[in-house]
Amino acid sequence: MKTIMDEISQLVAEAFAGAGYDEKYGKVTLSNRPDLCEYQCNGAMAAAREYKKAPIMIAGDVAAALEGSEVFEEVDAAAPGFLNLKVKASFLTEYLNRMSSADRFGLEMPDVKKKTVIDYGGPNVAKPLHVGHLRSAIIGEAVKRICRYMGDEVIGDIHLGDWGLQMGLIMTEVRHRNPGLPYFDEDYKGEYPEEAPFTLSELEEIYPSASARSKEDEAYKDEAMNDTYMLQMGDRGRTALWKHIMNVSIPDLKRNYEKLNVSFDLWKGESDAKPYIAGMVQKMKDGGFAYESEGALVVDIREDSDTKEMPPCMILKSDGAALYTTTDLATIAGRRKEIDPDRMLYIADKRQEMHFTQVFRCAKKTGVVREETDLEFLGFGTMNGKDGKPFKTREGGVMRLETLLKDINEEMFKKIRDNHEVDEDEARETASMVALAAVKYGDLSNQATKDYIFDIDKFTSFEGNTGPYILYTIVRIKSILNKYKEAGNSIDGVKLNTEVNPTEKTLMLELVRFNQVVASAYSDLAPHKICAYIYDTANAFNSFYHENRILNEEDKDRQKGWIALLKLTKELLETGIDLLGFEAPEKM
RNA sequence: GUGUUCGUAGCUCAGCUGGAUAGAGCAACGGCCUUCUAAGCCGUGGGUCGGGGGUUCGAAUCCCUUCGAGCACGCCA
Repeated sequence: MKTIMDEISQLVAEAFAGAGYDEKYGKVTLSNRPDLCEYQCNGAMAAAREYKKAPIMIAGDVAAALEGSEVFEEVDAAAPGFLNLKVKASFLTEYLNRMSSADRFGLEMPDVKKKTVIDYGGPNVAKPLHVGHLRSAIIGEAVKRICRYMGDEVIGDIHLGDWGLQMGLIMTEVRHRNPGLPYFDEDYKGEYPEEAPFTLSELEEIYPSASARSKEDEAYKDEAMNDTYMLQMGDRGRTALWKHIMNVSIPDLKRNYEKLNVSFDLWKGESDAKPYIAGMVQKMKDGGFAYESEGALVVDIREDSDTKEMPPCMILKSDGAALYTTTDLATIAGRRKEIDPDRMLYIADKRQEMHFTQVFRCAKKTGVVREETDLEFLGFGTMNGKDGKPFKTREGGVMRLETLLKDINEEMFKKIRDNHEVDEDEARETASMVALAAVKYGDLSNQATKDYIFDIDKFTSFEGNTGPYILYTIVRIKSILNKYKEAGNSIDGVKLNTEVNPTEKTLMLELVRFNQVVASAYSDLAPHKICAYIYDTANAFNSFYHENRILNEEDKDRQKGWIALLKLTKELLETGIDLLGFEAPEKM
């Protein structure tokens, strides 16, 4: 079904036509003067030029044409030429009844369903997840859910960092610590041990120390680059060691993403692009795209419209090893062969924008993808601390994701225990749900592309425009509906009231916006629009809640109407938070 | 240096396909719990939308300029 704004716009457009004006001026928007009206149309002012007539006259003509409408309760022409509209409650009721009986609340899905690969998460194996991985996971998950809700066939791919220099660094460090391991003995012909030569926590410590040393020790770095190269060339011992790294690291990553309620359809990595690299490089050479520059193999990707220098896209390093552009390009080639998507969407730090511009251009130019395949990059900003600088722990280190979530969980648990007497296990479970909502909503309510301040104190205070506020609202509604049912009433088949009070109507005016908001969050890839919407809706509900004693209402028909309103509010809020990637508990 | 993103209340952020008196939350202050969860509701104070020009009947929003900040600019990812 059409959005409420389209339905109203159509009526106003018809009125413009009926009064002798072009109907294109009939576009209606949400009022920015709620004290005067609910919806407004500014078309008369735009039309004034074409018809050489005072805008207020045009607005007056249109208002007259809308006289006696079934939909509008009040139509005013206001100086200099605004058309102020108030709708009848019966119109809202009718629209909401249609919404509640339709699939996905009557959301109109795009005609073409896009097969979409979303590339997000992007953790490196052998390194614990830290807060820097949070945004990609949270935003990616929300975007994935929104696209899926809009009908697209969506495949989420974690795209592990498992093939670059970091792997070589780990191997070098492992060898230095334990030179006797068979993995580095070229004469070793036997089977390699099944057990990894390190534990998870050892692995997590190996990479940082290797990385630090490589920055000071030139010879060490060369070794690491050689190990990387050997691995990429398929060296038997290093491949075996690589498998150990993967086996130790991946279960831990899975556990951590699960805690975030983030899931991937594909657990592919850079290494999975390996089979596509040689063929792709050869094709680029044969096609005359790739040439040697300063020892490396590059492809020019300059375009005439460029306003700045565009460095060429590097395909192979001078030592012949792959680098991140190589694996990203080969991954695209692999996806084309295995999935053949219409769209590939990358969710990564905005500092990588240049890299993706290069990769996308190169992929198009050299025919790695079809010309019509959408390649899009959604870059997100940095998570900063309260001081406005990149987020660090109090000690100045990188905070592990696990630590962060544990701290917030703990804070939350205390709060629940202070508020009610509850079973400890239940409180723990509720705490983790609320903590997750706090973190996710705190991130998603900001525009993805901007940097934002990650303020732990703010997240643990849970007041105002926060995830917990949204959950609290939902829990309230659930509680009322449960009490209503416990009293022996049914909540099925209830219909909304056609006679409404002010807070009831305000809430309805929010509910009808749902479809439009979701569609716009989808086309703009902007989860924060859903946050803003559910916040407005929660506000409208809480005002309604404080004005009306629902369970004590004497007029049972009216009460039923309210129950219907609560039901729909709850469904829309729950759908909203589901799109954002979290859920509400029964109690809190 | 080149390019790019951004600058809105004390703080954190919305609003930006141009519209009326620029909105929230936090913080401050004042009310509301014998009644459906006070993680809530209602109210008060707080802004020349970085500065300056321009386009327009109308600019936080579009254009130019200037100041300030972040980020990116070939062999890390």
